[in-house]
Amino acid sequence: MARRADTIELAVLGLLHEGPMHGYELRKRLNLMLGWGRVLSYGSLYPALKKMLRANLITEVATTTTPTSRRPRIVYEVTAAGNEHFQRLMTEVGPTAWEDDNFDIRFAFFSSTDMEIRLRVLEGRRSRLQERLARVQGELERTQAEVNRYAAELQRHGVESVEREVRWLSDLIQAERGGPPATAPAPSPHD
Amino acid sequence: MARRADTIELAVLGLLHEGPMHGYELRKRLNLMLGWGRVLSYGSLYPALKKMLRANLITEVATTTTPTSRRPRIVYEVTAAGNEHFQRLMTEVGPTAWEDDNFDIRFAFFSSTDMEIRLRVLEGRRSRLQERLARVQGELERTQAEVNRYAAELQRHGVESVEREVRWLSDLIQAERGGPPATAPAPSPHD
DNA sequence: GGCTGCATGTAAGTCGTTACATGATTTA
DNA sequence: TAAATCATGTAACGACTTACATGCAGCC
Repeated sequence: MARRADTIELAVLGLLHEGPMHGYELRKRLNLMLGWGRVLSYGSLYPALKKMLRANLITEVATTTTPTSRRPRIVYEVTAAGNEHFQRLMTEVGPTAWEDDNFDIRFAFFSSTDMEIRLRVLEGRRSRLQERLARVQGELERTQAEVNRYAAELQRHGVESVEREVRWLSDLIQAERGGPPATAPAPSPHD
Repeated sequence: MARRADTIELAVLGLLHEGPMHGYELRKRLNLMLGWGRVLSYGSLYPALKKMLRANLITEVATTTTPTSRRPRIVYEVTAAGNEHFQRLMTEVGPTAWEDDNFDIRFAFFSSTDMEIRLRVLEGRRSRLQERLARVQGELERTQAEVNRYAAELQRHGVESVEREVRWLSDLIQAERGGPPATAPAPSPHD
């Protein structure tokens, strides 16, 4: 579950939702999007595209021939079925949606969903992180305590990072609830 | 390269360096250490331990029989060869050392190395992150710019997180340079 | 005219997880 | 005494990366 391939599928569908694109470009955009670590290899992307073609989620479009005779680049476009599938994937908010990569992709394509879903995903992600935080802090009390200065510092930094992300999510949740249509009243000075 | 198995090996050696332990406990400590995402499965750990046994990096120690008849738990201990190997791994600072997981593990066991190595690792990690930052920001200028509000926000948050980590590393580097042998003069008020 | 980057693919092999199998020990 | 957790393993399946293969297009 939360297989990489599923994430790719969602991401491809989402990107093509914004306009036709060819494989090479998809790869670049994808790497930029979730690139903060691993990079997506051709060996993953092209087979995935082939599979999606077979499943009729996307179709090849006539090569974009700019002025000079361009070499055939295979440009893909979402089909109606593909769009449906994309909507379904975005709507079916399961536990995999809180996973790091999967969350990022979903978030990036939030424009294509409605607020209800956005809130579910944001809140789900947040409670998942808070869970992790609680578990780790509980664990820390029982275990070492001090021992290794560096290990402790790493933990501290890790906890702080997650806490930051929780605050970020909280802000986003408030923004969703409070003011996307109106011009953000923002009565609370701060979190 | 930067295989998961190598990371496990380094981590196991590092943990056992602090005292004997059995597999189940190793797993818990490991998950706590790099646990912020994936968890280490038995299917990875136990075979790794077996392999390290064969390589003579670790040995089984007599079962710790507490008062009541404890069921045999296989407690492991590092051998001399294992310690050597550990030192070699910590000293051989290659590009894999800047990778996320690998960096974390190395950092956690910094106590077992000397300052020179620590600085090399910290600085390597930092320049790696700065590279990423530069590449992404360059990419961003050329691409979209605005387009998708949510995607942009995700990028912003990502960049900010990495910048934070760079600052963290810079502080650590300064601390290493400034005062570990002496009794921390700490002229900077600050955290 | 050669090198770098664009562009698309495939095959094999590795690596690791998932699921299964087993049983002891503590706690409710 | 049933459930949860401790504890140790293994085998098979499948995903993903690596390396290979190929050629166009633009730049120096």
